[in-house]
Amino acid sequence: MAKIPNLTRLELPIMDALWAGGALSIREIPQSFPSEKRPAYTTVQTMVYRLEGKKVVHRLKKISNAHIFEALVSRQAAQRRLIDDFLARFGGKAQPVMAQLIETGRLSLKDIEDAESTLRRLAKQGKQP
Amino acid sequence: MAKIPNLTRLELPIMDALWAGGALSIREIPQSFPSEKRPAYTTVQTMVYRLEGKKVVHRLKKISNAHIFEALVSRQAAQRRLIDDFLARFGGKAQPVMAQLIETGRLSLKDIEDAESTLRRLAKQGKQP
DNA sequence: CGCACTCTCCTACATAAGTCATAGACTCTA
DNA sequence: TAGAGTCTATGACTTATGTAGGAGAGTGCG
Repeated sequence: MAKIPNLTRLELPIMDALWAGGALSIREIPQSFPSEKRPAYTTVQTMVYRLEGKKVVHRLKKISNAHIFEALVSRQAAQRRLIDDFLARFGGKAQPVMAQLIETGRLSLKDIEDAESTLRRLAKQGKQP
Repeated sequence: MAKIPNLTRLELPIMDALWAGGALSIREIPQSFPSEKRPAYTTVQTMVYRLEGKKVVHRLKKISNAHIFEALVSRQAAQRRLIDDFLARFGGKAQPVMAQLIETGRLSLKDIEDAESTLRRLAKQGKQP
């Protein structure tokens, strides 16, 4: 099974473009960046090549002289990896992170209520392996 | 006002030691690492010096020939910075992170309930600046 | 066909982070 | 005071990431 690496600051928005766009040429990827933060064409190219080396994307086909790249890992899986890694810094516990989110007002009551109902639903389905 | 940098993988446990211990010599810091993952003395030293350069710690005093270092930023503030940065990768929204935490079973119902009561309490106190 | 354009491929460089060894200054005890 | 032991200070190396230029191959229009 593929080991998903932790996507970096720049890799993530590149993958976002691929997740959203399905399969894109290098040229199309930087277009999803806000123009002030848009990296150079070859910068994106380098990152895509490196993502390819990490087996996170691959060349799906070639149109004219341009390669078309496609994501090989799901957004879900990549996000999970990211979150796992992040949580590890807090001893693997979600609680301190939650506490921070609440104290700094980034979680609304509705967010929590939604979370609660989702959790109850999952529990009812016996989703605990 | 001090700009708190994003503490890295190794910097964070070093700061943890200082937060927990109050003020420590270099020698004492690696002791809080599990022995399998304990970095060399000078590795810790380098990191502490760099943290000093970033104004995150400072030399409180000198005991005999050893410097005693102390944290200059609170755990709270450092964690907030870390979380802000992390959330930025998800468009600044906590919701997708919550969803992941729930789906991967890292948030218990109790965690959520605690969060909810905390949030209600804060709301009642009108804690919105 | 030939030229303009696009894309690939390779190379390069800077900074940050993690890793540690070594030399020499300092301290304390016998 | 002299030796043993401890710390500091400094330098060095590696890997990862972000950044991009330039040469040359490939494509398609006029």
